Amino acid sequence: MEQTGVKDKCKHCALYVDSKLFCAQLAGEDHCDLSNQSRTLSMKRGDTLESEVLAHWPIIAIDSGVLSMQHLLQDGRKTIAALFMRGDIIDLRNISNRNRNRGALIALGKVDVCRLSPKVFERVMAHNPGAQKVIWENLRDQAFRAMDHSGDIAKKQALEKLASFVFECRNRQVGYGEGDLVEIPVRRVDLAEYLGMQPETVSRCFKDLEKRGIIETPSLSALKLLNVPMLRRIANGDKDMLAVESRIKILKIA
Amino acid sequence: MEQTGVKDKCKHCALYVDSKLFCAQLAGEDHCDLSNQSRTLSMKRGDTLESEVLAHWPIIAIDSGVLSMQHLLQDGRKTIAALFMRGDIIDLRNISNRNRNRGALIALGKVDVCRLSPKVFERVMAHNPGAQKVIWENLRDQAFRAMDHSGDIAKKQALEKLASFVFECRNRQVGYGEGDLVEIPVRRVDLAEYLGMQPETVSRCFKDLEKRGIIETPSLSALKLLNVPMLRRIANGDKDMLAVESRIKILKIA
DNA sequence: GATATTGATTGATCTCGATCAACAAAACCA
DNA sequence: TGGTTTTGTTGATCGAGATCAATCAATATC
Repeated sequence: MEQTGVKDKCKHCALYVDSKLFCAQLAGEDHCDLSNQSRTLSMKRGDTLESEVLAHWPIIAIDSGVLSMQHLLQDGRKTIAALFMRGDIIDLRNISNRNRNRGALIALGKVDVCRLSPKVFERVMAHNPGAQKVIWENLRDQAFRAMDHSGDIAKKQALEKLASFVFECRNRQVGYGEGDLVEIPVRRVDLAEYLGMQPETVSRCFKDLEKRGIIETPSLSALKLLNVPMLRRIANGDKDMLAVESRIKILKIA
Repeated sequence: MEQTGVKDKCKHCALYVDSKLFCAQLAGEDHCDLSNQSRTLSMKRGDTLESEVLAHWPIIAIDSGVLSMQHLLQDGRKTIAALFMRGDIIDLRNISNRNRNRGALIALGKVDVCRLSPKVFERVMAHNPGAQKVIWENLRDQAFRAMDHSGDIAKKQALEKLASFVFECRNRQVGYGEGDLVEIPVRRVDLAEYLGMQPETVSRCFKDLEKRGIIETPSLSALKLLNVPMLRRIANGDKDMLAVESRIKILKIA
């Protein structure tokens, strides 16, 4: 079983293995304690963390996979408001539903999470500065990321949004060196919901970027960047870049 | 001068006066220390917190007014990614510009802020659980608010966005009782930039809500709610509500 | 208090991306 | 492996909201 000992459960968990993440900050005793009092959970695409469960386990740490926060409108429209990945910690303590329809946490694929014991978490937070720092910076990242994302989807055109998203993926992936290979960890539909557009438009935009020789799409979940500077200019909303396509159109007509 | 003593500077500051906010958590000595080492600043519309200043004073607390985080695209399009108000604390420590174009902090009117001493702030965070809790929940609020906002602007129609914004204003205003008077603390242009739409559209939507008898607009900065449930249904994306207008159009034609 | 400047509103037109529909390709499952 | 379901792509049409332009109201400046 998963509760036999600290080692078994945590040995391969990113939060423990990666020195920059939360559990790696804990001293042996604290970690042992947290490990024993916490519960891992393996989710598959579509699984939801129900609010009854969250009431008892309001602190969720992501080991691997992508968890989404989804908002559902009355007529069925859905949006993904945020994506949580490896190392993110979601603290839903005292998030009553007074704040209207708090989004649901839904897995977008295979996701491994750990429901941290609020008691131990709180204790660690109180006396472990290293852990405090990690957790604080993680939350700050989440906040700024969400703000950036708001900015992205507010005024940008479809192509620009997609370009920004590619960079967001690149920034967040583990070996985020300046390599030109980017993993797209979500399905097209989810991507569309996250960017506030339709799957059809996503598809068209990828194709557009490919036609321009900016990217290559070896598979649905991977992407090769051929012209990073131009992709960046598009992401930053340089209209000259967008105009290229109309120029192509004009040439075709002529 | 503002540095003569703790009292003078902090006596009327929301962060100290309101028992739920940060400075109110501090013991006399801590507060005295923080007060002495921090610097207040009064901003007027358009004033920006320059990054050179932020490098030395990366922690900003809002006493009154509305501060915005703005993203600027290469071709001049602007978006407001987040609004900061009374009680919000913005921690920009170690936010290098590796994260591409971090938004600028720009005042949307008269804003009083306090640049907190990072040193004292850090010390307080380390040993004052009450202060820690306040600051943690504030950051969490900011994060979730930004996520909600993403959800709002991603898929909602103009009218729905505006309705959501009205509720956001109501939730954040100080005496947020169930009163039917809501203060709109930002100009129409800013509102448009925050919601990712054009000022013209904002104007049209307000007029639309008024025609339907859902709101009244006594002034540009205030708003009276006449039919809260219907406004809520619109905000939640109930298409039946939106259809009303087309029905009106049809009746006109007939 | 007169003028200048900025911000808000209204109307007319146009465009980007949504929507609808049909098809192709993965992924899933027995 | 083959059949079933889900997901992604392509094409055609349409509409919400952007954009452009003009006017009106409010605030600032001298």
